[in-house]
Amino acid sequence: MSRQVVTRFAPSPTGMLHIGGVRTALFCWLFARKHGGRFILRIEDTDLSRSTDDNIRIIEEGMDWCGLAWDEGPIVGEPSQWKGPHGPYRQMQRMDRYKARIQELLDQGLAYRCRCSKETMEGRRQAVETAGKVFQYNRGLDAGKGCADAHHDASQPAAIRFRMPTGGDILVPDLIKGDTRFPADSLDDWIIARTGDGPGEIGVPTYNFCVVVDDTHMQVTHVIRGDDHLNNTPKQIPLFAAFGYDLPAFAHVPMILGADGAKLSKRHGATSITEYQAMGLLPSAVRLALARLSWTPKIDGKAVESAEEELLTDAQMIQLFDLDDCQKSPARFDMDKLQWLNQKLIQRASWETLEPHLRPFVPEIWDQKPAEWRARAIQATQKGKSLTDMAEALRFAFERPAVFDEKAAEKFVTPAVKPALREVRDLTDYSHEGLEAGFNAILERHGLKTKDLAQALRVALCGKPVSPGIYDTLMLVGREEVAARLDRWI
RNA sequence: GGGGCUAUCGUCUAGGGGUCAGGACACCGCCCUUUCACGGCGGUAACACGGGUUCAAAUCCCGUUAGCCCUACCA
Repeated sequence: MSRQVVTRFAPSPTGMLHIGGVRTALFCWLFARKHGGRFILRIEDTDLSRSTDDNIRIIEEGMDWCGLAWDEGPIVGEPSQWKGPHGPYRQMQRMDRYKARIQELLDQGLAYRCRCSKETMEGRRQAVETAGKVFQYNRGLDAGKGCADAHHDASQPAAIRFRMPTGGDILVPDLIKGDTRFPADSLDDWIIARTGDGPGEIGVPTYNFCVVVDDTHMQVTHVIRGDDHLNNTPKQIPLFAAFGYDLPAFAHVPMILGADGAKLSKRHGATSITEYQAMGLLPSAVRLALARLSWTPKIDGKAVESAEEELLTDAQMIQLFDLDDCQKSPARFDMDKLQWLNQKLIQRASWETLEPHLRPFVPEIWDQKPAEWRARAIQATQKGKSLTDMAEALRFAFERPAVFDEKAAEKFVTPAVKPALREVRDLTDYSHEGLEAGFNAILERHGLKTKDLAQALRVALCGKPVSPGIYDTLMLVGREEVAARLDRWI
């Protein structure tokens, strides 16, 4: 019987929640959901100088907005609480466990204390590098200078190094990249714990060490992470063995690049998930767009073949998700595709599901409008590319135009249509049918085309010749307000 | 420098010895239309380079080039 699938997303709270991180989290989440497993959120905050509680909060809220719920992990806003049987889920709160494991390794001779100071290390490193070689601790040109076999002066604070194998290859089996081999001799005895505060004390353990302790303790079966970690894996693998654990499955997902092919950074525009939220994107669209980078869903073995098939629901993504269908190469982030997806998802959503997402972008008075009005407002603008577009298209419904498009006014609000405008002002039946009937009657009386009156009304009511369908526009503004806005023109 | 990963339209990708190299986004054109959009139809556009293997290479092998990652008492 195979174990229940367990995946984890393990970000460092050193800044905003990066879109690349969200994608990795999404893959972990999809995989866990697909296999009926658990998804863990673990905070890797051992870099004391850069980690903050605020950043942890940002990660939690970003994940939450994205709909990536974790089964185990921190509880939002409660730094000392967590859910799940293997907590705490913040590494700085797991120090006792790390130190115990380090002590075991020390006792077994699998790790040793290193009291080489930063200064002497720097000198040795330079000596090797000026000779044109790679610096490896206690190996190559540095051989014999390490602390591995020297007598340790216990009165001095020391860092702790893990004994790495020499000779042969370290095999990293990877579900995406395939088997990858690293020559053991290209690695060295790396530091698993920083220099402690006092004699004999164990300092804060390092990333590669904590990861292994946590992944084993939390029973992670599938380590799905960015492929920048592929090179770290051969360091971690001997550690799993030292602890006596089987290897989890590894899957290193390719990076997300900016539109120019360079690493995604600030100058490419939005990198933080919060910015995508502010742009008026639906979390479902962000999920789909991110998932489709480096993953091609296959239906019955065939890749999606139409625009219709591109628009996967979460349920479909979960059902279809397969690491076998993931790309090995990095993908560039395509804002156009995201916006298209967003537009399509907005189009096919019901007004009720859209409303909570739209609410942050519209004036507070929204909540006082009747349901019928809100439904009409959303349905009339559901063709926009984003929620912000929708909100913008709805401005006329909340406020009188501050400025008027002069050219449009001149072109459309002609002396010939003003009498018609006056009749529109006096219309009383504001049902769709009533408006249509009244409208057409007016057109006929004045010998006007739909376009003539509709455009004149748009300018008069909205300040510009662009608005939703003319009956919707009238209904959203409302009879009294229509009359008030029209007075100015007749 | 060493080690590792990667390479099909502008972008995301399908294909993996014989295809007119397929789709989606973007772009362009036409149609629809009360504005803006939506929608419908159509079009332009790609196998990084060089060697092999083979009757046949985008596909297999070897190089080259380019990009990225690791090479920290960062994660």
